[in-house]
Amino acid sequence: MILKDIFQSDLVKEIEDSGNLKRFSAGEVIVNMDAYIKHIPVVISGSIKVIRTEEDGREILLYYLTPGESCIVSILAGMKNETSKIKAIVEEDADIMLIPADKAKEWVKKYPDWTDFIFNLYQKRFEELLDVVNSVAFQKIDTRLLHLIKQKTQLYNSKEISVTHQQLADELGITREATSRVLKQMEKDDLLILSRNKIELL
Amino acid sequence: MILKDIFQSDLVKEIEDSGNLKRFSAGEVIVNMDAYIKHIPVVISGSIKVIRTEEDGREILLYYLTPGESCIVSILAGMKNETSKIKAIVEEDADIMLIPADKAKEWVKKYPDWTDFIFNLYQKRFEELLDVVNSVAFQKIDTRLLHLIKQKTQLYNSKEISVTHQQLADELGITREATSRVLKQMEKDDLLILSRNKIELL
DNA sequence: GGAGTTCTGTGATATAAGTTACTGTAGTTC
DNA sequence: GAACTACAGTAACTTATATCACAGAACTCC
Repeated sequence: MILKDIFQSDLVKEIEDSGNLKRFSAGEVIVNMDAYIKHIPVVISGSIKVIRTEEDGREILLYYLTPGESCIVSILAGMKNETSKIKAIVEEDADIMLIPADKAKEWVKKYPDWTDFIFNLYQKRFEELLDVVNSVAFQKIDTRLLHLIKQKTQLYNSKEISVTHQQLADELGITREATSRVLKQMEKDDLLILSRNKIELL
Repeated sequence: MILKDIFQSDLVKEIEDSGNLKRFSAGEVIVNMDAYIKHIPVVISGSIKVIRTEEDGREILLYYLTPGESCIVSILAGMKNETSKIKAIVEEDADIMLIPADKAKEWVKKYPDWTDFIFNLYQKRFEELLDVVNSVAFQKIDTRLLHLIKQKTQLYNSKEISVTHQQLADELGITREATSRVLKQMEKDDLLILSRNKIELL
């Protein structure tokens, strides 16, 4: 299992002892916006998408979590007993190790591996967030859509993804109509093939 | 000095021993985008603005660093001997303690205060970045401008700030013309008073 | 296989912001 | 004080995206 690739064996043992491995189905919400966080989720298999939501319901995709990663925001919030401003939703059915927040805090003192893990994640997430800022600020939706679709094909390891225009629109914080129009144009440009609930990247 | 308020005394001593306190003038660049980072800057007085720049020269303000804070991205990048994707520019003349990256790494093992410091900063920066994402994605430039001006009045602790429309535009990644138009409208709405190189918030 | 539902396509129109282009004005230099 | 420069104002136009409105296509459920 993936933990062995990341951590030293005594830490793996601790994680397995105090953690709680659970299976989640696509669509389930792991961390609710502003919900109190009591455990830290480490993805063992599957994937999670992390989004930021506005009060009015609009949302925007921040990044995906893949096996071996954790929701760094909830780690920090969890350690400090604070609330989270983001929402984590299972993208592909996932096995997730739930680690009590107090343990996570303890391990920072005890295991350099754990601290490293957190720092590494932080760095990665921060850079992804910087990219989100840039693309939202400076890129047109065709570029953003293509990038999102590419991300998804990588995540699912398939050129064909199962998604509606509305879902893509939501993740980028844009309208469904604009999404449909731009996708149609991309199809004309032979970048992809559209069908109902499905996009095939060429 | 501010370090005493944050850290335990032996860590303060270490910082003072291995750190290098330097004075920087407004406008100086501390961390160059993609430059190798060998020291970590902790702000003692003054302030620093951290911006992300696009290849084409467009940029966007991420957040300000005030006394007692550090550039968390460079901390992490520094520890891992990586490059930075951001630029830190002195906003108000600042005293900055430059800490060698290797020391910073060492202290994580030795001083819980230091680890806490980093985690806290990270959390704060991450949330600020989330706010940037949201405002860029969903807010119109009038709201964003007003928010920026308010930030600046707080930073300078004065209702009157010394800034050109071009500078504001650059920090939001928008055009000078749009900025002028919106500011003019705000003046008509009695939100502020404009003069050359100066904006007074009412 | 008909009724309902979800998804997609697309036109018309509105709006925010960018672009181009020019003018005026306040400060700066000589 | 004339000439220059940086900054600000603003009009005309363009462009990207949102909004509104609707229609048809593709599935889903009796």
